[in-house]
Amino acid sequence: MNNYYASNPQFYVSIDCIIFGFQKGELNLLLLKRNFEPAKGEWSLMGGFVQENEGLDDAAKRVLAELTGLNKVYMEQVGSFGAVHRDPGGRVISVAYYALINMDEYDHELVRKHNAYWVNINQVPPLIFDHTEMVQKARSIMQQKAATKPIGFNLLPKLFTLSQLQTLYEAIFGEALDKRNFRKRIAVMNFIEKTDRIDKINSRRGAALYQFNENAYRKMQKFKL
Amino acid sequence: MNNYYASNPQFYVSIDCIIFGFQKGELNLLLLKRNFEPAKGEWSLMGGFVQENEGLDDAAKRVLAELTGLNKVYMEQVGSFGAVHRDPGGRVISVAYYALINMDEYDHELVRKHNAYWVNINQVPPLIFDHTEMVQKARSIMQQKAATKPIGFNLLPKLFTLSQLQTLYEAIFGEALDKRNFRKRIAVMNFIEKTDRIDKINSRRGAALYQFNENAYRKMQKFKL
DNA sequence: AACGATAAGTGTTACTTTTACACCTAAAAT
DNA sequence: ATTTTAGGTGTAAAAGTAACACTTATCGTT
Repeated sequence: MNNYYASNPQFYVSIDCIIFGFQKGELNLLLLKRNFEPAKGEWSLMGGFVQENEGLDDAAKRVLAELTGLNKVYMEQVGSFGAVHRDPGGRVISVAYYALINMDEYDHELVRKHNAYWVNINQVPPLIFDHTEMVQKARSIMQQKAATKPIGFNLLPKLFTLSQLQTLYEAIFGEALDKRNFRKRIAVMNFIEKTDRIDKINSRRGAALYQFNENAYRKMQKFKL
Repeated sequence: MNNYYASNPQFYVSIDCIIFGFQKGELNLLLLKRNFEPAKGEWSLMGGFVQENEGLDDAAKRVLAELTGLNKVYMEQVGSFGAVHRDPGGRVISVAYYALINMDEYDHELVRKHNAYWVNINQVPPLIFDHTEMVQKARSIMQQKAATKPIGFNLLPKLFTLSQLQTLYEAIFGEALDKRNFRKRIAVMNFIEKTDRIDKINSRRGAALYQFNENAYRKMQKFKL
């Protein structure tokens, strides 16, 4: 350590995770009904403190894994929240991250232990501190990103039907989409590939299953520049 | 203070400012040629440490004012940078903000004292730490924002010609724009008002001076929703 | 006084993208 | 055999975007 900075104060720095999941046509958040202090009994985001040996992104991944058991999850920084009295229990600067997870794959036991529940994005209860503001900003940034980058696939199983995909985007943007126009747009994206597999669960007739080909997407991106 | 958090480490938290200015058709950044340690002699962004009694946004405004003497400046958070060894002199988590200032109005004496210089955005020298990354992210976010919100006016004098405005947007987006199409788009925005004043400095013929009417913009925004 | 130089100002057409819209099909359940 | 349910498909109008060239006003020069 050097002495250039020693005259300045230090702060607790925390991470808060806005965890998105999608299932049965609904976009959800994974929220804690806190069974620990402070603010025990209230709803909050999953959080944790940044440690000495980890960067912010590392800390976010760790905090997410503590609740869900998942690694290699799509996460993006939402922003930092540092109002002096945002946490009435002390000065804490928090960095918010959102995560997109596949609801078929997380660790239910860990979630149960943390007393966490999936809540529809449109029915989020009042949250502690500035967590509601974090959720709003996260949703807005995620919408923005989803409009221009193929991040939605992180919320779906590897194989999905076009109806699922459409319902997902309707949930993300909060508005109905025209089926034919939607499918026209998808058809043009050659990184969304039809497989020879058929989904027989969601309809009598059966629907073609598709997959996202990330390599194909990367190549296409290069071409565009 | 309570004791819930006491087992966690604390960090220095700093602010770094990406300060944009526009003059004579060029988009510039205000950078420090550091005349102090650490990294004396190298180029960096203007920075400072967050203090106990101020929020992040407050700290950003203070740091900007220390260099430019300006208050009430348009600033937006770019993101937080917290890699463990980003600052070789110690663990510092930095929150980057960009600012848009009018180059006619800052305090030259303060800037001189800090040994700061305006540098064209396309000729930024190598910067210390992760400051180059901060600049890139700031530029990208600023472009994004400028494409959808009227933030460009913060870089111009109150009265400006359409040519100045076009040159500004060309500098922001890094590409030439068609004069007639540009003016057509401006004509539709009734919050960009023609005044009865004429600029005689930049052309023999003289050009109509325009102004941004923020109230008119606000009203229009409401209508759109 | 004519001329040259400079930036200001001004409309139309082709092209691309987006939106609106309705019926038939395949399979399972009754 | 009939009903039910979600899957799947094309066209035309409308809106938005992009391409493009000449005239005008004024100053400085000859």
